[in-house]
Amino acid sequence: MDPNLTLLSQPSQACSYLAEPCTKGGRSPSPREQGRDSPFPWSQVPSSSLADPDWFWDEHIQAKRARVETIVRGMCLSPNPPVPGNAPARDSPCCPERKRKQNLPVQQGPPKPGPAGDRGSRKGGPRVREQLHLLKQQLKHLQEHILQAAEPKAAAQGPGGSETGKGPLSVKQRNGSGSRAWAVDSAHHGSSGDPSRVEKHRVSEVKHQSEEPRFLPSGARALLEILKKELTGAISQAVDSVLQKVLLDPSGHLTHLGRSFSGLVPDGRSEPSPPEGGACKDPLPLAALPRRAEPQTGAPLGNLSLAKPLDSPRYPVSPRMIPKPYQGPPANCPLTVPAHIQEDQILSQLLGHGPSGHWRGNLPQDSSPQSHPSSEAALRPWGAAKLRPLALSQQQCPWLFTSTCLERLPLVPSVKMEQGGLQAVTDALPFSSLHKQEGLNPGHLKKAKLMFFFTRYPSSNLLKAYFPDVQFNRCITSQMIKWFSNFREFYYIQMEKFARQAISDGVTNPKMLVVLRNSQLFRALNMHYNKGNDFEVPDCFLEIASLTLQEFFRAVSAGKDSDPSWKKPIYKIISKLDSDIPEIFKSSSYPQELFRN
DNA sequence: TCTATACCTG
DNA sequence: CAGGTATAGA
Repeated sequence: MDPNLTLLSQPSQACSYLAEPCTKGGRSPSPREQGRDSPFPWSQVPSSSLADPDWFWDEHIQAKRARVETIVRGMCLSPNPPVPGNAPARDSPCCPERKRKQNLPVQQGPPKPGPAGDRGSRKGGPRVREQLHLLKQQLKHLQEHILQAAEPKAAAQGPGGSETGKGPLSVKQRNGSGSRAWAVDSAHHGSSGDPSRVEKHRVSEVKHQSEEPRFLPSGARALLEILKKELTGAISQAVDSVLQKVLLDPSGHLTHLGRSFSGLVPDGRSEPSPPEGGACKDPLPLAALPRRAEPQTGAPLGNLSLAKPLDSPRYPVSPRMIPKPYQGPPANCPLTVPAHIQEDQILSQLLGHGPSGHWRGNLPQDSSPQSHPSSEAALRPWGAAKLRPLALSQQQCPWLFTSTCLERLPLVPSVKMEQGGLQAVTDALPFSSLHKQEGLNPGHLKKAKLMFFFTRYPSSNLLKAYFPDVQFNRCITSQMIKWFSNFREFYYIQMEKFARQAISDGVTNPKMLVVLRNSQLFRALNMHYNKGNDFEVPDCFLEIASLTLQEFFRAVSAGKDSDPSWKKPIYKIISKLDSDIPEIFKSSSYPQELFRN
């Protein structure tokens, strides 16, 4: 019966959505991969070198020079030439099994280039000095390189360079990282200039740092350290910037997420917040008000669109202020948020701020954007709460409204009323300029339902008379006619149902069938047309209901229901029993006074 | 034929 | 509650 129940079953899919980036972030495979490739090349060199005696030195002195020259030459030609040649040889020889083991899982085509010195690695001994020499040379070139490539900043980086200054740069860093990456790489074990690779090696370097110092001059060591740090910074910067880009692009909520992650997103542009854009489209100036309140909550609008289901719990909303329907709308709005949904969400925001709780009374109007031929679209998401007029709130939660009677707002369908401040706007606007809106809103529906207590077969003219704020056209008229048709349908179904029940219960005298206010039938009807029980059902309706019930009872008792059109006579009778509708219903506003009587 | 409404369905 | 269909009356 209660359409709202369906709203409760909305799962929040935002969770998974949000979770995705998290997994991505945590996925970083680097740690393992890093440990895989690098260890060998490095551990291998020193160990073998130490084992070998010096006599090797003379023999290889020439070769060493030649190699150094080659390397230096290569360095001048390209960013990462010298090493690659050596690397492969290094890796392969030593413990192929281990290598395979570790590489198997990842196993990328090109074997990780190891440090320099293929055949040399086997011989060992002289390689140590040779390498030292090599490194010196490379470092020198590196310095030059950096000085040239890294512009002003490079100067500082040089020999005692500071690895500071990470913050500001993006372009600079890029250049710097490029050259630095190459530098470090070549210095140790060489590889392509690919930053990611460098990153891998970097970790491995740290592992073997304890060994390095023994073979490197202090100056070189310092430089290495600097380079490492710079590289680290540069890489992390690059990663961050890429991440940032990726996270920024899709949409606002992702941005938000990214920010919480890295904390690097500049505040200035970090808040594209699509929902705002949507809200801006809202023709009603009133929409601006709720938005202004956002910052105060500390809940960016960006959250609303996507993460509402998740975030809402965090909002300090007092229990009484949490309307059921809330659980519905949020789940609907991943990225593209329909206008009316956004409004709902904006309203939801207000819950946290609202001075009193008057929004409840206003909701019926608020929720429906003006031109909604099928007001249901706007209606449904709101469910019961939206249809719950002030009177109900008073009855059920009297403590909510200390000054309700004074504050009762005219339910002007065309006006979106938010908090008190908006009421002023509402009041200031002459009704004439706002009414005659095209489309029916929940308030209209509610009113129609109440009117049903007086008239079951309203003419279009009657409807026009009682809905002065509606710009009637063929569509609107038929829609409203359809409403009453649906009302009747439900009404007659109930009548037939209870008439049959009475018969089965052994009732013989139709006069015994009277619809009382405490009867089951009445409750059913009241629930349907007067949900919330904020309107006192007129006695005349009870009489009509009783009569209808009796007619159904007689017809069914007489077995007339075998006739396909057996209900028609009943309809005819009932159609003549429409009562006059109180004048108050003609008020375009939704007179709260109605509910008092 | 057109309109209004009942009936059925989603 | 709305959309579609069937049907009765004008």
